[in-house]
Amino acid sequence: MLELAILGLLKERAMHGYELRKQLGQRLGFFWRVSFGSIYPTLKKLERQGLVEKFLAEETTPRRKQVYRITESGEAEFLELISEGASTAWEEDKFPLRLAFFRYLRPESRIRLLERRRAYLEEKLDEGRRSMRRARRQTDPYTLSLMRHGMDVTASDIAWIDELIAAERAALETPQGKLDSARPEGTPSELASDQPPQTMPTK
Amino acid sequence: MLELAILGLLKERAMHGYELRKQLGQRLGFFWRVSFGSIYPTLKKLERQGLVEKFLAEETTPRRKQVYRITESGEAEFLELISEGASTAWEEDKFPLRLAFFRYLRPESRIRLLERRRAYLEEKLDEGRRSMRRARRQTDPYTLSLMRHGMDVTASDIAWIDELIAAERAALETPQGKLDSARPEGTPSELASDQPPQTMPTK
DNA sequence: TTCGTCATGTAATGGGTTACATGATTAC
DNA sequence: GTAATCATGTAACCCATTACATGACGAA
Repeated sequence: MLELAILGLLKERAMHGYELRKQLGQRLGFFWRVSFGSIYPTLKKLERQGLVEKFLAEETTPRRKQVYRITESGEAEFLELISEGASTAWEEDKFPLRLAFFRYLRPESRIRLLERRRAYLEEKLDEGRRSMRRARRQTDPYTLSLMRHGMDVTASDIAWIDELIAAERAALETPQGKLDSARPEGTPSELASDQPPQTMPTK
Repeated sequence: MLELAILGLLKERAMHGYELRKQLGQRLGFFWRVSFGSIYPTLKKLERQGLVEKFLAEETTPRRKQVYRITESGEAEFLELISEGASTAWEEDKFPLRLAFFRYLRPESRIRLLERRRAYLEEKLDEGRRSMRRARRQTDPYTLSLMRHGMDVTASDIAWIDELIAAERAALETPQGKLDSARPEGTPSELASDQPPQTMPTK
């Protein structure tokens, strides 16, 4: 998880550990918070694996900063992690991280991931419905309320995913979308740079 | 976390490990799934600490089941865990577990916990708003959509908590509610047994 | 008799956290 | 000069997971 996040950030530009954490806090802090105690060991691990490397910009680095940049095998690993990863990784917390780096994927891959996520949520919702029917009477009202709210949230997650899928499909129809699909995976989409496209759900 | 769950289930009745996991799956499976690899070691740890003890009902136990029941210090620990716990435990995943055992708390304690949770969510939402204002322009549309949706979900969490608080306050006004407040903490409320009270939000 | 499920357990591993230690640089 | 924040790192721990091993029992 942290590995994906670090590789994703380093794709943008070289950074040192402290800055990585700051960026992570700013972008994903709403969902996830990492501590320094994780960031430095992970960075070293990635370096041992050859996925990142030290990159000391002599003029930009007045202090003893350890600036890292992503390597080519790091780029490959990033794509592997975001699109496949551990097969069990479709649950909850890991998805936001993937989405945060969606701009590096081709629309087709995005749609594939979104639909996989959707299927997971739908299954979860179904399981909830089943256990509601089963438990209704002998369950206390707090647990029931909890389950109902959980299901509401999941339903709204699904609706949101549907909007994202629709936006991707719409983008595929436009000339830009077709160009976008032609670009190699791993390079950012123009759609995803500065101005959000009109088709992206604002809610 | 698992400790609270096990103690909470054992408050209801004595159970063995396998059954504990089944119950957990049925009641909280929507939010949380535990594996056997966690349950048995935790059970042994709780036994070492004297919070649970073996209870072999000679007739009801044909096999080599290890049936455990909660002890008095286990009951005390349960109350400690659910109402205070690690001070940092107000985040996300731990709250549903607390709520699942709310029937063992007095209305005043419930309200206290709900308001603490509410404050946490409100703060989180505020942080989200701040980072939205800060980041708007230089953030890609996927991350923005993620943040918006996350904030929507948090807002709906708050609304739900508000309903629960209102229901508790309403219950405090009724004669039953006053009786309820008089009972010692740790015994189940009649409100919370079989029939949900009219005041519990159904949504 | 074989399959599913009940039932208990351990070892290795994962993926982080907290707490601590250290020190440089910047802003007031 | 002193406080904040920038910057890196390590050791100990936490709370779970996966994978594996073992075996009893009931139903087809």
